[in-house]
Amino acid sequence: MSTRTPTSGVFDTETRPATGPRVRNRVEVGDDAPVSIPDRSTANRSALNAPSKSGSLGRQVARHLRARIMQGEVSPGARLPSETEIAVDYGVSRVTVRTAITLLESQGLVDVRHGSGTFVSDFGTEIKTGIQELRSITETIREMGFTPSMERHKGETRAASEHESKRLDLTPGEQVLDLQRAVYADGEVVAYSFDVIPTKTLDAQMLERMGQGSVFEVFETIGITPARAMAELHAVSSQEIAWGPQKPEQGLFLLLDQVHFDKDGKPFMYSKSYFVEGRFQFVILRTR
Amino acid sequence: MSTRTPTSGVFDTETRPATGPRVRNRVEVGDDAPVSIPDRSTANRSALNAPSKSGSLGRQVARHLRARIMQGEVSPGARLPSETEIAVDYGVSRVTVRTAITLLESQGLVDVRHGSGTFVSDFGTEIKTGIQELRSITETIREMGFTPSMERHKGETRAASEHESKRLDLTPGEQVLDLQRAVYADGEVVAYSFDVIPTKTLDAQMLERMGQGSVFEVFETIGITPARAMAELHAVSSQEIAWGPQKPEQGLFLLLDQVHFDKDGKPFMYSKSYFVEGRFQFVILRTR
DNA sequence: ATGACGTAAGTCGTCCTACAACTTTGCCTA
DNA sequence: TAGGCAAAGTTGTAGGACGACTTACGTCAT
Repeated sequence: MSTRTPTSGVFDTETRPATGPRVRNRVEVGDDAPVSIPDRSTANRSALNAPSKSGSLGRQVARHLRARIMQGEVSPGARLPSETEIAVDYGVSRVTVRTAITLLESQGLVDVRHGSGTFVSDFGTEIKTGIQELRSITETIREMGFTPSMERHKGETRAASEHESKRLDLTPGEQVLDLQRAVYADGEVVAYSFDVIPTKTLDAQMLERMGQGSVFEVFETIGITPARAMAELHAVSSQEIAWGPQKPEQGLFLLLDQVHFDKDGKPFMYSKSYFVEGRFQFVILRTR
Repeated sequence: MSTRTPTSGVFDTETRPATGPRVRNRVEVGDDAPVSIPDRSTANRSALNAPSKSGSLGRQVARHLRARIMQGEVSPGARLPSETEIAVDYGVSRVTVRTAITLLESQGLVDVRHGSGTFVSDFGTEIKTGIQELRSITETIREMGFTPSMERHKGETRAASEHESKRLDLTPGEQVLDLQRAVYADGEVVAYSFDVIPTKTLDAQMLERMGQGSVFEVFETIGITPARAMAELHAVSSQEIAWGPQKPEQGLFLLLDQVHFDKDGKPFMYSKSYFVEGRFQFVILRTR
């Protein structure tokens, strides 16, 4: 469609002074072309297209900025360009940039200081494992630099238990797909995943595909987009959970017990993920 | 100072239609006083003073709205007044209200729908236990409707361990206050707290007060405001942690291993909080 | 009577302009 | 040399305007 500008070297913060006045007492000199639009204007406008077209413009900008920061385009502690500069850069209004930055700030990724600028948080970038953002386990593992894989242990259809019916808002006795899988990172077991999915909206072909790759990808194809998950955390010590040759001896797990909802607030999956203690680092950035 | 308006009954969403036009085909009739400012204008303006005066105006409004929602002033699923109405109500601009609502949305408390309105999230109010927001344990317990109390088990000064020095960015061998306490909710033990605080910036009197009430309150008095915490989650099974008559038999805990930072990014406390599994519910709202 | 359609009002999303509040730099002065 | 002051840059707030989307409701054809 349009030329996709590579995202390297657009933040040129490193070469500029951190803040303060630029010239001051050599005003009349024409070393700084006055009113004309800078050369690189709207450089990133075209970048807001491919997978980031969903959501409001502010969210799109936030996602794009987030990716660039994660990618290390601005080092932690360094200052971002001013809101005005970013606005010009993306071809949007400053208001839009502000909503984007507010989002990033609430995620703890950046640090806004009145009168001074917006800075990349010192931690921020290292929280790729953060829980509060909704991602699939495989996605998270991949972002951590490992190669994810899965092994299906069980995949059968059965009636939902009472507990599951309540969580998934089902009529009692409704059919669900019971999926039990081991999750690997670079060949080492990191979690045991128990997913329960109502079969009501699924055909036979879907059921088969659920067992293979990422469950979420299958959901995407039928128009179900995960929007939220309500998760509970528990410590569990049990020998009944794991299986296989890599079964951990001590039987100690961190349980993420969660119900997934789509954008309309309808629950579509209930899953219990038992993370083997010590093999998966959960990090939370808590803010006020 | 100024009269503090009680916060009851300001959201009158229940008595209005959920959305859509109000009158439509009886336009000329004067049943809706046209341009004059509504009677209850700036009703909540004065409410933005007491403990919520810190931070930007947008954050103050966000805090106040949050409190009102938590308090049940709007039931889950119900619509909030329009941004314009809230702006008039608080006597601030719509921009400010929007930043406030953006914050609440990022916390999962409300749900903004373009063209329709802002709605209180269905979960929302029950996430009083959320981890991502930084609060003291006692504060959280109080918000859950229980009465918190603490019992000091140990409180002595010693040299920091290597691990602690690294976390707190100290010079090796520096003195720290080692605080070990049991946390109660309505007389039942819910957690065992191990806090390590550098004594460098504290005098003897402070040290004594640290043992009593909330550690954070003492920090506030010396100008240290907690801004962030970097937390790790672990499942722990051990008999070495708890003490006293209520010591849990199974010895299973959820460990929140965290370093606290002030607004300048300086670490000022390292704490390990062992929550007795089953007695404290951790809820996380995960969003995209 | 019933259903499809269009329309208008309400609401959030974005833009523009302007100014206030705050921070930092660097010069000027005592 | 130390201190203060002014200017420029940056984020925070305000007000007005319009676009985009959603919903209720009246209208019209069936």
